[in-house]
Amino acid sequence: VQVTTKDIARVCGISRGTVDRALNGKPRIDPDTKALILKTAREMGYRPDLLARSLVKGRTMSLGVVVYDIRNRYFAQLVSAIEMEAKRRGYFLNITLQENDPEMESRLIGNLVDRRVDGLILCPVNKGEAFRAFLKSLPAPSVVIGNYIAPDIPFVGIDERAAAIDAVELIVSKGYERIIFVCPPLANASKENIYSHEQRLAGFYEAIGRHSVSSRDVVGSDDYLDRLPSALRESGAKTAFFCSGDIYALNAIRRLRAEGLEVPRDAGVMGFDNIDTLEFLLPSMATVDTPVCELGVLAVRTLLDLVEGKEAELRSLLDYSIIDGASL
Amino acid sequence: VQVTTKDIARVCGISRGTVDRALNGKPRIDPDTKALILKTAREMGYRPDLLARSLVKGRTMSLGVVVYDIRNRYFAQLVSAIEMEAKRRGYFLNITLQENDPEMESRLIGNLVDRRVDGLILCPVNKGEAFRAFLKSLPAPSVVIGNYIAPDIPFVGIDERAAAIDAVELIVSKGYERIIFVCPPLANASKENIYSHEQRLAGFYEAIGRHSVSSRDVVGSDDYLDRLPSALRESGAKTAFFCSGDIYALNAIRRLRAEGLEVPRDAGVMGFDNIDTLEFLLPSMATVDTPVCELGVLAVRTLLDLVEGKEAELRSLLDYSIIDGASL
DNA sequence: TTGAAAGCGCTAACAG
DNA sequence: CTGTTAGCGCTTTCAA
Repeated sequence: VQVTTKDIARVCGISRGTVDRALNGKPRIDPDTKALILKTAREMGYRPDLLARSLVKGRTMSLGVVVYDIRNRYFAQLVSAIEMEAKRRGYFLNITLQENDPEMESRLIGNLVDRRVDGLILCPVNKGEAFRAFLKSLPAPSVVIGNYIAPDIPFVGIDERAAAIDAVELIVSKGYERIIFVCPPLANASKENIYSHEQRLAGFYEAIGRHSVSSRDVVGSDDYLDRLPSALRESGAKTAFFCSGDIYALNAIRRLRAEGLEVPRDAGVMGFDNIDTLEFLLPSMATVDTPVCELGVLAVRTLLDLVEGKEAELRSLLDYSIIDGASL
Repeated sequence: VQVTTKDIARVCGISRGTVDRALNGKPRIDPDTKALILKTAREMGYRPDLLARSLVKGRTMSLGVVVYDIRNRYFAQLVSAIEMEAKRRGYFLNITLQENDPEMESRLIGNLVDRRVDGLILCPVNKGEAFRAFLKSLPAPSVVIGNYIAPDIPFVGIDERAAAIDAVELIVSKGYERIIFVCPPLANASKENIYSHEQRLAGFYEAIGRHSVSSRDVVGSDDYLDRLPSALRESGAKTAFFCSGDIYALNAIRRLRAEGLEVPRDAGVMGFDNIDTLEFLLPSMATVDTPVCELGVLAVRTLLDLVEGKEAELRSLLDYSIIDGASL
């Protein structure tokens, strides 16, 4: 039932090549025949088969996006920004979720490449040399957001380490004597790419070293919520929890409250990311604002530069900002 | 640089047809030649070109998804569920955002169809006979979530009207004498598909009619936040705001608070959708729980039935539930 | 069990 | 300005 250029050619009593010229605004065609072709194309309800076009052009005008899970506010905002910028540039998105499964991620990337996406935007759970080599072996370029892979894989992010340092400085300036870094992803450091969290941890250590803060505790396990109340009670020092992600901070506040502990009265809490859930939170939360929309837009631009064969930045760092809040 | 079946055939000194039989597990092939072909395919790093396969098979194994905006919690959860179910069934997703623009939505759907998606899942902003005819004219089947189009366009949702009635019953049972329905989308009723909100409004009217509640006010404009405090002050009756969406409810609570009005002390508030932002909200909010994941899964199943030529339900309603909360 | 040929719908190159 | 031819990589007949 599909109307093809062949049909148009037959109806107009003309060749397929000419139909192509008319339909795609190419030069060297008589205005009258062009008008005729366009008219009959419209009348016949012609629609181009983009699949066939892609096969011959070697470009699909679509980008593959692989992220952890879109229910996560951070990724939802990121993907939205990516989609809008891609659409603006005429590209469509193939979005797929790796659900924190390294093998699934590799499989999904392979499938996207087999579908001939022109480029990939990843927030990878994989890491290391093998993954780097895998990405390098692909016919389509990749850009990575947040989770660094290797110097030769284009990266877009913020200086997580510096941000963590600034965050600790804010906490210290509020008179806290003890800061506990809460970072559940550390439990999966061996299997997963948690570059950004590792950077935050490094920043935490560095900042703590600069001050005579009494402890440099780190809670890096999945049962972190069970550990917070006791950690709080074991010392009389004025304590703050610096959480490597707003979700952990929100969960922490809820848990402390369930134990009869109020924020910031009994403990300070600071998050990271500034996800938009915080907008409706009272008391407001101190956090680090990540320019997530800008990251998405920049990732698309970098990727399209590569797709179009231009030079592209291998490493772009955007500005973060420290947000004070009533939770400290 | 791409390795094709032709290359494998040449290297093995065999025909392309046989390579195809080996690669795709088809019968009538000698086990030895099959083994040889698979081995050399692996060695040469062969990867199938899914574009070419789709062109000849007439199927792309991908579904088009068009929603308003994925930053909205509701759609993020929905799209996540859709992606996982689609992936489980071997399909990929082409996701795109219509940004509440009817024309853009139509254009995007057209583009997805030109890319030969096997089916479409829509939360449409368009409505009416013209849009119905447009969808019917497409070579790919559609399933619609939430915003009903016409009896012959498969629909997945909940009974919004009944849910609104039950919600009002809950509010009335708490002793509220005056209920104001807050529904900003009504301002766009002429241009956009706001079926679900209209259904909620109808339910509101019906439930109000059953009780001798003193007023049946509706705030249906984009400046709804400016109207709430005065609406509250103009009557001494115990008042509740029934908001046609949790976001409106959250914004309402924030605004009232800014005016020195506390919930539920000065006014009750009820939302709709049970978006997961509510999880961290205190006091907790009364709302209507929409089974958003199940909606997504069911939409995929319905669509794939159609794609595979089976009969499919034209109208599926899932169970909602009323959630009580401290905001009433 | 294998090979040869045709075709999916489109674009590109060259000849007229 | 227009037509012809070849080909993108794959699958599918039909014949051997």
